[in-house]
Amino acid sequence: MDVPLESLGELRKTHYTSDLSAEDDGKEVVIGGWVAKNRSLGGLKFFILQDREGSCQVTAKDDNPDVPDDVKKLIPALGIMWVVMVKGKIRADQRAPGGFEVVPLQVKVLNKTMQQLPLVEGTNAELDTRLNNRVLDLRFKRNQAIFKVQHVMFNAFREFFTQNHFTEISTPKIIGSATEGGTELFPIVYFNKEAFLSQSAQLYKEQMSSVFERVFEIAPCYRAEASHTKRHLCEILTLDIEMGFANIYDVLSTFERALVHVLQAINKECASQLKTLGQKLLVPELPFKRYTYSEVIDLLQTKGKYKIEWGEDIATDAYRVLDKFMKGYFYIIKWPTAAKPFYIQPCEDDEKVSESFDLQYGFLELASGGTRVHNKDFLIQRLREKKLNPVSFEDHLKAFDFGMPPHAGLGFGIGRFLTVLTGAQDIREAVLYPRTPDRLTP
RNA sequence: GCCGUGGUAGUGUAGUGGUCUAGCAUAGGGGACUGUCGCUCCUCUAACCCGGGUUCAAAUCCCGGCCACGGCGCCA
Repeated sequence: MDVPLESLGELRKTHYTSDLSAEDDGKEVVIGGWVAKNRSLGGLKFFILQDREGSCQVTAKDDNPDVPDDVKKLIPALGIMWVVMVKGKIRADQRAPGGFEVVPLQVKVLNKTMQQLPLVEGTNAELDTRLNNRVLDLRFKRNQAIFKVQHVMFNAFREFFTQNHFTEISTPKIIGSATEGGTELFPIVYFNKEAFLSQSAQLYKEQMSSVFERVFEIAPCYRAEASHTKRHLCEILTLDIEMGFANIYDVLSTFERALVHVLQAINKECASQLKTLGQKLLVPELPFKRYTYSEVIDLLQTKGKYKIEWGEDIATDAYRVLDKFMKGYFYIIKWPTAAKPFYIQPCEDDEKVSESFDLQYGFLELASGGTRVHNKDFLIQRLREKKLNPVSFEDHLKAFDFGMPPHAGLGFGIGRFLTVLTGAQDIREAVLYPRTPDRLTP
């Protein structure tokens, strides 16, 4: 059957599918969305219409005079994921999913699909295939649930930080200097100059702590690391916070409250999404456990029987050993000064360790941060110790001539957190369009 | 960047020198079916990553390329 396309015209949705129930029996509604399933039993025709909120069944019986003949003919011809609007009457019926169905009076086909779709909900496809056809993949309930959780997470973070006197900022992602050290940067062409994509908001948010005192930003940053793991991407979304007139301990206690606030919000607003994902979110008790780096090394050496020397970085397999003793959220504080960037403040009583921390969820590192150096001379000294050239940091160092308060902050990986919250197997599932060393499209 | 594994219909897989004319499931086309809800039944369409080599014979063995996967390093 050749089905012609119709224009939207004046027809508008009156409800999302989730707004409807058996109690609306007899009500005339207009719903719209995508055909999720189509089953025909001869003179009895069903299709499932899905929208952003859920789905409902549209039922046409041949012996129902309310349903126009053209609609009866059209329904079996509808393809999966065709875009349709349905004007119809709600009919309560225990046999229908959700206890009600829509009896169609008018069905408009607004758009069709290619004939053989590469993905079908409920069947196995590899992540690579899914990502190659991401829009279609995201149409599936489970995947929409992941990003609804992200949306509520964003809102809850914004709500918490706003309530706690933080100002949301936005810092440049195109930068002119490649000298922060650490992670590899992506070089870009910027007219006739050398430029790079920002690997973190670190220096700018520190500067802004001398203006707005407390700032936060949710923004992408770029890491040119050829990492092939389930938890690394080249373009990542981070939550950065920075607090003036504060040190590491203010950050620890503020951020753990932020996390609890977010978890509570998700539990409250995403109950159906969590059910779809098969996730139960336990809200951790405050305060989070704080282990020092030295305690962790000690634990690994004794209880973990893991070979590691003080001063070494904690490798992935070491974290997995640690996972047996430390569950859920915890902080590891006072890392060796040598292992941390130039802007991290060494401890006053023992300069070998620093006022730094990582936030762990089991073996996964979710955040890192600490007290920053706010004394300019000392900062220059620290740059030199890290074999970085202070001249390259002139613009940043200026801020320390203009009245820089003591400050502290952290960077938090949104994608990794969302992976944990949604039970995703791979960080790429928790990012709409993930960028890895091997993937630049779609 | 390093080590390892793999690439077969749209999708997911079976097949590891010779009746493979490449099997199965699902999706797709056509048909039957008045309560489906992973509907069911009949029927049809549809595939050996690319290039070279070995062999009487290659989906299968070898070399190169491309792509993917698992892990490590690095980190959020």
